[in-house]
Amino acid sequence: MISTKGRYALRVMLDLAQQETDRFTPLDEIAARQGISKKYLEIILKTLVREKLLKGLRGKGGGYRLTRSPHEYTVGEILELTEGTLATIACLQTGVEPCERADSCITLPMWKQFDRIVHDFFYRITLYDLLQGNIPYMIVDEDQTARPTE
Amino acid sequence: MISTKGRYALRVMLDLAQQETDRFTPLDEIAARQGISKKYLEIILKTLVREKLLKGLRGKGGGYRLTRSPHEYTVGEILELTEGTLATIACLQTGVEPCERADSCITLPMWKQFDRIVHDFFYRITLYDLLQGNIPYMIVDEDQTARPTE
DNA sequence: TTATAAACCTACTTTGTCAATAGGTTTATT
DNA sequence: AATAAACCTATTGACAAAGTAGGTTTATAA
Repeated sequence: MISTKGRYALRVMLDLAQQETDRFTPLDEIAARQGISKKYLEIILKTLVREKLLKGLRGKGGGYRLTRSPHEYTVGEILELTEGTLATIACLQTGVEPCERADSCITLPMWKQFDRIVHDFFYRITLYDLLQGNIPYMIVDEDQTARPTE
Repeated sequence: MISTKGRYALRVMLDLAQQETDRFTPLDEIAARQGISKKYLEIILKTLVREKLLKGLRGKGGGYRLTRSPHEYTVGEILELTEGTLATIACLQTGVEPCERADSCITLPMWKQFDRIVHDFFYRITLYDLLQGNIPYMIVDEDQTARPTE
């Protein structure tokens, strides 16, 4: 379950991607446009600035802007940063000591596989893709044949 | 993020799938074998019984057993039942009034697509598959060609 | 028929996170 | 010097996840 944090972060990044690249857009403006609480957004943007996905400029005329061009951001990194992790299962989180049942765990391979699918999906989509409405995904047909769409 | 409820439910179902089919297995036994709090499991099993995925028998010599054979259960239905939903995004939950930004939401198609992938993944795996260590998944090659494994 | 083993039921607790709010401090511009 | 902005620290309310506690009903077996 992806929380508002990650979803809002994405929307802000997309919002900024649609602004003039050299201009700093104030938080007030983004919050108003996106209909999100200004104070809450502040918390989210702090993370994005700290991790250098955004540049913040203080003072009058200040605001936020992207530090790269839209095709250089993946949805995956944005979500992972703001959500803390993309891992769907506690035992697959990085830095967690391995479950002692891991060896005999009959479900673990499935969770690992799922995790990989999730990761691949989001890391293959860039902000630019979203702006273009171009989502690279897979279709699984009735006949169980998977193939990429184009 | 999938919670213990869903994960425990799956483990219990698999545990029962490995017992003799006509025997009723008491909760005590399952809990001990799986290393899960008996009282907590009780809550989870109640749902599974109510939804007819399990049959519960009271009294001495009672316990739980499957109502179908393992290949007739999908991981998806078990998770959806115990987790409440498999939807990863609030606005995609069934019974939720559509977001008013839906029309202009640039991220919605991505979430919808993701939702479908999640759904497909879990509904294509049966308990029998797990017992066999047979997880039907997709590989996405370096060359971006998706194909099913076999 | 009585002891026992089991599911079933209601209620509570603890802990933590999400989402948001409040108010102040620093920095740059005009 | 006034103003507009990011930045910082702390707090709150609501809710859910995870688990606990103790009692009630039902079937089996002695």
